[in-house]
Parts: sequence; C-alpha cells; structure tokens
Amino acid sequence: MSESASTLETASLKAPNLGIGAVERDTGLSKDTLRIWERRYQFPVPARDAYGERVYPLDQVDKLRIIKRLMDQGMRPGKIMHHSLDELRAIKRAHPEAAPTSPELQGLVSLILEHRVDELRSALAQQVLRLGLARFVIDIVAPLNNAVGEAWVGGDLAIFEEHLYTESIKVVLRNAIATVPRHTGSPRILLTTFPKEEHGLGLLMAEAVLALEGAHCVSLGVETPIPDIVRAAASQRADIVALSFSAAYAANGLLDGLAELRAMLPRNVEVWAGGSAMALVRRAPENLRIMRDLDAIRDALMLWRAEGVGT
Amino acid sequence: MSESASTLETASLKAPNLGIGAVERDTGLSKDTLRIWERRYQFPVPARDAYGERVYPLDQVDKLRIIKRLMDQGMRPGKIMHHSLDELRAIKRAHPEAAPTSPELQGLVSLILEHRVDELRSALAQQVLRLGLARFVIDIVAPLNNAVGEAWVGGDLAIFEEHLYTESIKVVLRNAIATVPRHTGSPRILLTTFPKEEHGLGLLMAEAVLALEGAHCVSLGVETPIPDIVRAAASQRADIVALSFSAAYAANGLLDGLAELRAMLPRNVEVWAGGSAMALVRRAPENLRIMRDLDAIRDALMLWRAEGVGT
DNA sequence: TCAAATAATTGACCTAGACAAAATAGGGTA
DNA sequence: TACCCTATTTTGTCTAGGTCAATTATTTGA
Repeated sequence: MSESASTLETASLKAPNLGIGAVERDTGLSKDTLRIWERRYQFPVPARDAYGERVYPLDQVDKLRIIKRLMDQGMRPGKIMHHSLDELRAIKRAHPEAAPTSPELQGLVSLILEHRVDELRSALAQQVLRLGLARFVIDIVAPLNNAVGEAWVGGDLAIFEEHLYTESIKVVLRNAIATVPRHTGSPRILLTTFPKEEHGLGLLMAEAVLALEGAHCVSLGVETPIPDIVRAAASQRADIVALSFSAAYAANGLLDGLAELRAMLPRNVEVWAGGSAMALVRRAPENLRIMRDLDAIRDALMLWRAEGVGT
Repeated sequence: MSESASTLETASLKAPNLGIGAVERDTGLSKDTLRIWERRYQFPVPARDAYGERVYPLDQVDKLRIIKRLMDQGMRPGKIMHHSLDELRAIKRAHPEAAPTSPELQGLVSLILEHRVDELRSALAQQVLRLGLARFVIDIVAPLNNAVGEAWVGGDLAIFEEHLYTESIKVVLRNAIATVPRHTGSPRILLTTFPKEEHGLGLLMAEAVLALEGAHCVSLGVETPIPDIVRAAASQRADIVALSFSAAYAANGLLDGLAELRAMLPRNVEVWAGGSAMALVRRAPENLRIMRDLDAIRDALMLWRAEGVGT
C-alpha cells in the first residue's frame, strides 16, 4: 500500500524504505513474524508513514535477511536479534557450513564477483567436459553453492550476483542433461518440490546424477501441491518420488508434508527426500529415504535396483 | 499448525482439508484475503478444528482456485463468489481468452491430457525445426499457453498436468536457445521478473525471440528485488531491462514497481514490460514500453536499433 | 552420563476495525 | 452519442493485541 508513490522523481536513487508487504516478499518472513519480533525483541524498528503503517529502512531489511539466513542454519532469533550487522557476519564466519574452499572453486567465485557471466558459463561447461557430469555436480556445483551462500552472508555478494550464478549453473546443467541419451530405463523417478519451495537447483542436480545412471526422470518443476504429486506419480507410473528441500524451507511443514505424501502414495512407490533443509537431519521418518548428499542418491539407486522391482 | 497430524494412517487417500496457511500456498490468496472474503461474502465457509482454526474442504479450495483465475482475467470477487463451481466454469467458457484453437494445437493438448510427456516433447521439438524458433514461440507456445489455461479452468486439466506441460516447453525452449550462437551483439538486454512473480515461461519466450534477433540476453531468472535489478543492469551494462508479468501478478504492485524501477535506472536504459497481466493494458506509464505480444518485441528491437545507440 | 520432566521460546493462528486505491456508476456537458 | 468529472461502492492490505501447540533448552533425578 505504501512502498512507492513516495517517488520524488528526482532521477537519482531513492526508494529508501519498504512497506511490510514488500519486506515479507524480500525476506521470506511473514507479516505476523515481523510484527511479533518488533513486539518481543524490539527489532526491527520500522518508522511509520502518514497513515501509521510500518516503513522499514533498507539497512534493517538487510539485517533481517541475514538473520533469516542464520536461522536457516539453526540459530534462534532471540539469541541473535540484538547483534549488529557486523557482529552477525562475524558470527557467521565462526560457523562456516562449507568445507574449506579449494583454489579452483575460488577462481569460479571470483568470476561471479566480477560479473563475468560468459566466462563463468564457459568455465563451468569446461569443467563438465573435464570431470564428467556426475563429478561436476558433486565436486563443483555442491561446494560452489555453499561458497556462494557464505559469500552472500558475508556481505560480499549481492542478490543479483547470486541470481546470475544460479542461472548460469542451471543453463550448464540443463544442457548437460539434454546430452544424456533419453533412457526408457528403470526406475521411473518423479522429481519436484513442495509448494513454497521455489529453489529448483537441487532438483536439477539430482536429475543430473539420476539421469546419468540411466534412470527415467520426469521433473514437474517446483511447487507441486501434494495431491497433485500423487496424481502425477500414478499417471507417470513412477517407482520413486524425489523431493528437494533448500535450507530456506519452512521447517514445520516438511515432516508433516512428507508423512502426508507417504500416506497418500501406494506402498510400492518410494519417497526420497534430499537437500540442505535442517529439518531433514533431525529424525528420519518411516518408510522414506533421506539423502544427506548427492552420493547418497547413487547409493540409493543401486540399492533399489538390487532389491528388484516391486519390493 | 493444523494441516496434518490428522493423519489416520489408514493407508487409503485422506487429507481431505487444509489449514489457512496451506490454502494460501495452494491458491495464492493471502490469509487476510481469505478471512475477509469469509466475512464479506460468506465464502469460503471453512470448518473449525478442535482449536477453533479454519479447516478448508478440498472442494472449496478448488472453487477458490477458479475464482482466482477468473479474477486474474479481470472479474471482481463480489460478482462471482456466490456462483457454484459449475456455473463458474460456464461463465469461463462464455469468456474465452484464447483464439479458436487450431486442430494442430488440439493435438498437442491431447498429448498433455494423456500425459505422453516424451511424445509431447518430441512433437514440440519437431515443430521448432519445422517453423523455426521465432514462429514456434509466437504461433505455437503462446496460443498453447492459452489453451492450457482454458482447459485448466474448465476442469479438464490437473495442476500436475500443467506442470508437466510447462516443464516440457521450458526444456524445448532452452535447448533451442542454446543452439543460437552466442552473440556479443547489441543491444544488451537484462531479463527478469519482480519478486512474487514466479512464472518464468514468459521470460524464456522473450529470450528466445530476442536471442534470435541477435540481441545479447542476460537472464536473472525470476523474482529479482528492484534495487538488484538496477545493480545488475549497471554491472552488465544493459541497454534494456525487460520484465515479464503473468496474468496472476498482483495488479497493484505492478505500476508502482515499474515507476520505481524507471526512477532508479539511468535515463539511457530502456524498460520494457510484457506479459498477460491485466494491469498492463490499462495505462501505459511514461518512459517505458509495454509489449502486448511477442511480435511487439521484435518491432521494439528494430526501433531501438533504428534510433541508434545512446538515445 | 543419560533420560525424563519442566520451563522458555517461537511463530502461526485468532478477532475485529480502519482506510487508501481502484473500479463502477451517475450526471452533466459538448 | 461520446466524453469527462465527481460520487459511491468495492476491495485488499494494514493496524492492534490475544491465544496456544509445538519445538528447543534447561533442570532434575536415577
């Protein structure tokens, strides 16, 4: 409602603050959460416009984004809310999630930082050729994702740079997958994510690994409602339904959703879940397989084949 | 909070209703909107669980989805809310947005309906070869999108079938774009969507048309915050920023967002907006170009080149 | 040292009212 | 008839503060 109109048309940069709806969009924190944090932790502290509506300064939005990222790694809001932006970044550096970055990866990261999209893309394509698709995904893309995430929290990477990176990886991966001969083989695997999970990169990485092993992959893209996953599995005669969850996925819905899906699916269809969402580590629900990393996917595939069809 | 746990584990299908959060996800209607509709129009009429929380039966969710779709075409909630599902579908059929479907398209639609993904994909690829990429996008993909939308509202198409279709088109388009030689040419065009606009198909269609004309396209993918679009345009030295808006895009944010973007961008960078969002037809804001269809993109490109660089 | 019980934290949900922006309808004029 | 300007709906987003189940942390007891 607010969030614009404040336009002064003075040609130079402006738009110094955002309404609560815009902040919800840009941070992924619900309006409810934003309001209750303000009450409980005295942060954020938005100004008010002429109509009494919240107006968030940009630096507070930046801080909210970092807090969200730290929470995705398991920290609790009450503990970190009162720190300054710089302190939060220091905390982050003390809790690295990535393995120590190899000089090779560092080279790719600098290409991203310098916005050399074309060079990045050909460097990536070259690595695919050199390592093969599977090793490329496991040894390059996965750690690179972590490194990019780190850089983002560290304040060294803008959102658009992350977008540029993600798009490049997607292009390279899709091209590589397209070269894998179309396999009529088994098992038949349906890939997708739950609603609210819009990150499709993990899906693509899984598809690359699976397709390479000769599985018949059908991707629904992201955000398929659960009843439709069930219908799609039936129509595609899927042996396995594979779900991907990014670190940002709302923890609560995850286990519930998986249980719901499991219950609606025929018993002979397996459910595989993977990704960097925290909720996946805690407990492993019954009757479904959790993949901690991409290598686990290959192992699971071997296992499935060893067990024979229809187990 | 509700939305599961009700699991009876009776093996057969269940999950007959959803909490308000799940409905928000699956319909795209905000919690606020769902609650106020209930107050104003006596629809939806969710049951309440043991804690007094709303529990929506599946058929009401279906009706909400249709209503959302009709509103995306410009109808107003107060007018259509009280009709039954069948009446709504009848209304829909009386307001077709698509041009009369050619038998050729009908063939593709049946492939979708019969879930013959592989055949659909090769039929599409074949059309690309036959017509060329540009005509394929303009004469096949665009009307096919409409036809699929129609079928969905008519109740003939499940969500997962739409996903299957969208993924197929994306795969075919990306492959085709990848074969276009990487052009270092001008103009340099940055493509993306605003936050909350997750439909990337329009973007891909535009990219296909533009790349074919020799423009240098850089896609950021979907949902880039406005300040980051500005930064990306600078870093990529873009001459043009192209935005895509699907019919489902929240009307209000659109014009505001475009004005904001326009104000933050240097004057010599053009802003192009296209897509099927209703808000685009009404008024054409200053200093930016609205594309009503894909042919308009080609015209605009010619015009830009005729005007010469740096106008 | 480990497990069970208790306490604190957290976010999703609730009601109900206010109000600006957008869409429609009314009325007068060229 | 076409057009513009002004009411009058209509609509969704925002406000406030309250409740509560589920999760996480801490203490206690064996």
